Amino acid sequence: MKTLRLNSNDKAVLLGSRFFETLSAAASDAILEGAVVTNHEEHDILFQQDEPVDSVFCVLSGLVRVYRLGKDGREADIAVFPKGELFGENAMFLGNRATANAQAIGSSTIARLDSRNLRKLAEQYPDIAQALMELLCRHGQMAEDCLAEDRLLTAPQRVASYILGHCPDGSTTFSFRLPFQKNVLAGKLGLAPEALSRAFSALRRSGVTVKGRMIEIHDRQALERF
Amino acid sequence: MKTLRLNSNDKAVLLGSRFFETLSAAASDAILEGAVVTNHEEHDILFQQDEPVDSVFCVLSGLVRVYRLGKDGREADIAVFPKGELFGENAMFLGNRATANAQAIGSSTIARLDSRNLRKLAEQYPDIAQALMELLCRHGQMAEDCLAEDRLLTAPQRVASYILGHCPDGSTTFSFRLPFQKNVLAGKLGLAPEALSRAFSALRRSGVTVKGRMIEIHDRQALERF
DNA sequence: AACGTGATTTGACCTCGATCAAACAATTTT
DNA sequence: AAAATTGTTTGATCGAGGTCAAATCACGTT
Repeated sequence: MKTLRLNSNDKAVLLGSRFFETLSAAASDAILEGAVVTNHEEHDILFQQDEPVDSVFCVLSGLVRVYRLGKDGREADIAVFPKGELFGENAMFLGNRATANAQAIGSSTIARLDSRNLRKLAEQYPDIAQALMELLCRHGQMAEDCLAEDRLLTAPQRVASYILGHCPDGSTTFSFRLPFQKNVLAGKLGLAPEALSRAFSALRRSGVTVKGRMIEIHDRQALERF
Repeated sequence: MKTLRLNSNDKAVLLGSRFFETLSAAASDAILEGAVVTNHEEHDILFQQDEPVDSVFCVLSGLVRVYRLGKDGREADIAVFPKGELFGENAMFLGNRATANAQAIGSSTIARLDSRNLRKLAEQYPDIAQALMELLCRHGQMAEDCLAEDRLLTAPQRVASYILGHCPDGSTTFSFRLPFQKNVLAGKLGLAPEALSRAFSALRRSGVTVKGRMIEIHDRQALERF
């Protein structure tokens, strides 16, 4: 695995990400100082539970799945990160040990930001500390949202909720393309692929059309009621 | 509802909590400046989803349950906080809006730390920012742990995992008292009370004895294998 | 266009945990 | 101590979703 320096496109993705949007150029440069990039094939493991990890990661292209392993080898997805998202920041606060596994979905480019450096900079620049707190908070919320949905909603309801999350507020009719295979969506929603498929077909009766990765909504209301 | 100043016992609980343990006396005092205390009866609501919240909370005595509401009125617990734990810090980073409900379990004493003040102090004292990051990280982890357990473990396995979490590493035999009603434990584990009861009786065959709130383990190994 | 591989759907079956009802136990109240 | 209230357990039933197998579908290759 070759590790490269950031090229200008990599840098643009990083600086365009939510994490960097509130940071001064000086703070951003200081963080990116010494950042490296690696390329990964589908299914490559980025880090594993309990392993030492001394970076915070950012998806520059592709997709990353973060998951835990059960005793029996089954996997539970914690989150899926698209291009422009930071992840793996938890290890930074827990003795540099990963608390989950991370795997590339499809071929992906990943940036690594040195976490020692980042921690030091957070003491110097209050903005960086603030950005880190917001990152941690968002990720915490994501997990809480998932937990609440798992406990409160049925499979079709979770799928409806996912779809609605991609549908702008005003429109009653809307269509979009899934950003990944149904496979991956199923994992993210805590479902077996078969259950996702059945959920889609249950939603068909409420005006949802699915063709390949294209999703069409004909009646937002009906979906919200579901 | 009367709001009081911190008395010396309140202050001791706060300063003894995990959040304050790494902070200088100056930083701690600055945070506690202007903190207030309220007393609550069983089932009192401390805050509700989407409501404005401008404090971070700390349990001084009693117990607090944080949960989300489903469309149908069902409730899903996100976390349960015992004496000495801070909670409700998420609102501070999300426009001062609560993303969940919080309710006293049994009569409880709650401290409120002004979040505007805390945010300002976090810019001044890197230690406070650091403590906040660790708090956010721990709470994020708690949610991720729950999510993974929900998705990977059966009810008896989740209960076994809960019990093992209270059992020191060395011992094969061990006993402890549940810190709350089974009722509450069931909610925390995402189970109906009946399912918790059945889980306990399934574990009886693996050397777990339950009498009221007392739990006895006779064979740690067996429990880990479960 | 015919193949081959992998993704998705469908069908059949089965397990886990929710729900409702009732029995039972442990409290608090009177 | 008896009564009343609240918490816990047990039984019976049911539905959601997992699993396995087979059928289809979708695509990139030849």
